Amino acid sequence: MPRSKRPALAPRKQPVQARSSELVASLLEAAVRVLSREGAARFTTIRVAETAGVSVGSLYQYFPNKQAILFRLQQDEWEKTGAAIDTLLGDTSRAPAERLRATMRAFFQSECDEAPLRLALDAATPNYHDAPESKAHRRRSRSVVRAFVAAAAPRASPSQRRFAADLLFMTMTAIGKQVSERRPTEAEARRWADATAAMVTGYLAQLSPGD
Amino acid sequence: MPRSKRPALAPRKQPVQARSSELVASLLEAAVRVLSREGAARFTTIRVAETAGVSVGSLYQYFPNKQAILFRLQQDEWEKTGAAIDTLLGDTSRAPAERLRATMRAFFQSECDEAPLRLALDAATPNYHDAPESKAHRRRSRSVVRAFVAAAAPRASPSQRRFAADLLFMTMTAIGKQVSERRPTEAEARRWADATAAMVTGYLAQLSPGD
DNA sequence: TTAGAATACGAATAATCATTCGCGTTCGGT
DNA sequence: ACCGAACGCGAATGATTATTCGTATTCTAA
Repeated sequence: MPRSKRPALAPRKQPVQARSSELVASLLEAAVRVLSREGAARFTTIRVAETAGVSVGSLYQYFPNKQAILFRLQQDEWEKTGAAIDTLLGDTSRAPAERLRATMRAFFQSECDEAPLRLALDAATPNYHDAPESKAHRRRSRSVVRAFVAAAAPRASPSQRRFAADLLFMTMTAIGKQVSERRPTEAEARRWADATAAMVTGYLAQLSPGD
Repeated sequence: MPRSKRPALAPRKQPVQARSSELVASLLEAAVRVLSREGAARFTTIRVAETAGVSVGSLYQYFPNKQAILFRLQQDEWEKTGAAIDTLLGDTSRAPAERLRATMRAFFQSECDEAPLRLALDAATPNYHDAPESKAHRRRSRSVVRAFVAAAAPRASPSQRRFAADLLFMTMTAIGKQVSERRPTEAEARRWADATAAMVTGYLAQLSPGD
């Protein structure tokens, strides 16, 4: 049974004065620290407020509930990966295979750098897969990914390319997450990234006209 | 800071009489039901006991704590996927590409059939990646996967093959999980499985002597 | 300077949970 | 039939948590 109404995630009140903007900023910073250092289970409104050097009451002035803090953090992560895809995968001055490899490397590296945060965020957040913000995030990257697939597999049908674009995105995020759970060294992460890029490149190379 | 001692996961007491064996069985069945229907957040010892038609006290006779129930469920899942890999990927009477496709299809299908359970289990359990039981599970499948890679990429070096075996396992589990989160139809799941198999097959085909 | 808006506070509230323990019941062997 | 062990029970305990709200403090504009 899905919840009939999704709980409020929008800020309760907008910071007006400078001190409250700083308060919100330090709250978010503290939330990241608590999540990475203590994990999802110990992510508590009081702990976040204490870490920020602020009282719980102040926290609730600007966030309607605990979920809203997590959601905000998740949005920031989406923003980051979206930007990386735009600049690396969309860099048409380089050959497709090279672009894909660079994107995978950057994505896996960033995933591993922030592994504690991202893992805890995954554990703490419900499935935001259907949230409009999540869809918007995927939509944003879609055009870049599709343009990339068109360049890498020009002979494939549009339908094949649409699917391949989804597959590329899914493969990157899925394997990236799994790799980060292993806490690999930088060199290992690069090896996984290169192998993942090779798999996708191999798949794209197989595509030919016909559905 | 990692926990210095990992909490007890072994049963507190072994069922001796028939009635207590049935009690444990109905407790596990109830745990699956609660996890799939209510989700990880509402997975509660009292709810599990109630669903099993049993008191909390009885639950604690056979499980030292809540985690132990989840761990037991996780082990059952590991057992299932291990068996599937053995029979499908290890079936040397069929061509490698076909074997891989069959394995992916079965894995993705089962992942999607039990999606609520597996997702909730993921959300509820800590990272058992370093638990000896988890390592044993991977070790068990390793030989079959390596034999498969040897058959599919005979010209690759042993080192390449070891890595490729890890990559195959990781790709299957990572993408399988991500696909199941989308709650796809059976046909969609099959399409993702085939595409994933094609990616891996393409990667294996690229392997040649040299590191 | 000052009123009132904005901000900050944190003890109090209400709810939920994991786990325990003392007691009554049932079983299996003799 | 009988006894000790195994089993089953569930109210009570102790701890943690999200969220509220009445009050105190600080800012800003006039």
